[in-house]
Amino acid sequence: MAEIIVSRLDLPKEVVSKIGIAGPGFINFWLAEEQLSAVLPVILRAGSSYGRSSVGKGQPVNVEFVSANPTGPLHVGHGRQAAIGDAIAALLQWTGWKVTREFYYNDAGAQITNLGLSVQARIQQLRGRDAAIPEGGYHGDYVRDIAEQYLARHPEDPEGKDAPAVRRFAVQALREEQDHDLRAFGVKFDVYFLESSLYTSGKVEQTVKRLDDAGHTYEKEGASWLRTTDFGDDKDRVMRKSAGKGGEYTYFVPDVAYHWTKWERGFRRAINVQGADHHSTVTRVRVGLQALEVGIPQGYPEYVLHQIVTVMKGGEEVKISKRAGSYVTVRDLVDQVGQDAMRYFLLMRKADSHFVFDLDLATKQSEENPVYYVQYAHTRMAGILRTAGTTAGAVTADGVDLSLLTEADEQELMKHLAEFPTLVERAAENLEPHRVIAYLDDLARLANGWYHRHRVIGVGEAIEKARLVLVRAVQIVLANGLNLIGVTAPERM
RNA sequence: GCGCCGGUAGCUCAGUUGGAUAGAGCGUUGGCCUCCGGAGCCAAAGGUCGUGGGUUCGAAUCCCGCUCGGCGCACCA
Repeated sequence: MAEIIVSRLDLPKEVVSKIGIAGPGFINFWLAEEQLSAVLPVILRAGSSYGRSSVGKGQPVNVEFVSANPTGPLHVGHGRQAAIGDAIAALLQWTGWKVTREFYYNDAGAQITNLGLSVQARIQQLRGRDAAIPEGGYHGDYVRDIAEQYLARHPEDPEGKDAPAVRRFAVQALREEQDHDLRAFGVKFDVYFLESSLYTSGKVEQTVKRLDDAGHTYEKEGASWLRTTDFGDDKDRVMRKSAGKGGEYTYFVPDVAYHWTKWERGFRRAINVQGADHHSTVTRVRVGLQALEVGIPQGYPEYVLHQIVTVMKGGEEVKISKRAGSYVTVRDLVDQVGQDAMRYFLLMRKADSHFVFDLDLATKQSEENPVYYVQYAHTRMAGILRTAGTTAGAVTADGVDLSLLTEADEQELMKHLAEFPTLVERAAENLEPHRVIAYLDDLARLANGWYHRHRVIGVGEAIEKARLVLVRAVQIVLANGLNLIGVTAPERM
């Protein structure tokens, strides 16, 4: 069979130099060496754009991530989400999508009430009175800090009696703190969407009305229900609690209202990055959108769920619990291991994998972080160009005989460089930024190995020129890949 | 009980959509600085890919059972 295929093939010799049959199901083609080196001028010409494509055709896509409740500082799980979400957004931009990075604040509801009550309790304690943090309240030190700040800024309310004012103040303070930490991590959002705006704009009411009109709701035991089982949910969901339970909407309603606004804002594609502990919301949000009957497709929005981050310190697990108040924050990690290493670490594993963040290793032995390996390969390429007396911008493939790059490891290196655009497309398509890390690690390994086996400078002008082109191409691809995942590509280290 | 996600080297994890002899980092062992930057390179040891079936010329990858671990199954968010 293979012999028949091979005998009927008629491929140009300058592209395929050799064809061979090897075992069951395999026909080997040997690419002519000149074909591989053809990628180098392409890379130099594209520069920082090498790897970009337009498969997204400029279509809008909304990427929602972090979306932490303003009830405490960001923890390491949010950090993982920030790294993954930002990298996915970048991958989509690189492949031609028009990306909006969005952060959703749950600034309404019971938890905010609890936050306010917690701060009020701390205010009482500061005044020397007995006061307990309420059930479901927040115990972290930051609550006391906020209490102190409130007293300092609001002399007109020394007892903290003005609950709405305390609540507003606490939410504002925590939002500022979260924004500050995200900036320190290098993440920027285009849109901050407030849950409370869904109430003030009437979107929540509109959503309820729409669900009623579509005939999917009913009253039972004093509560208002949505018949989500019509759309494949395993049980119906309460929309509005009974009077005895407070009579408010459950979080489910604003969630649906919120995602409806995404659709109405023109996002025919929406991606949510969330912790896997929230995966039960996936079905509910989708089902709720179906029940609106406004033409939203079943798989909307898409979800990237990441597993929980476990932080190890001193051989023991550090519990992550916002309610308990003792957990590792994004700020702690950025301060200790730096933005580059933290981004790289948090992206190394695919989102589906549990992630064990060894704080001791990441802090004490930060010099051995894998991120330095890749960055070092980049500075090494920069170093060669410096020693050669040229600059990155001055290197050109024009008039250079690239067919001199015949070493086996040079061929392999060029093959890898040529695969970068496909890698970016695949990573974007699958929403898997960790693939970029694996690629960069491979490329750095190939480049470092090649560097040690062959000299660039002082091996004859023609070969030196050809190898400088290769060096520059490697540098470009390393820089582009690092840039893509939010890690710097230093000229010197 | 039901659902989702995992189980790959001592440890932490990849594995390019089903291909050839399963890879990397860290750790262990042994080499390499007269040399463009040693945050580096080369080599060795280390594997029943949780387990039992199935599909296929071919399975870590796809299907089913079992098992272990994590998470989720509210008129909480």
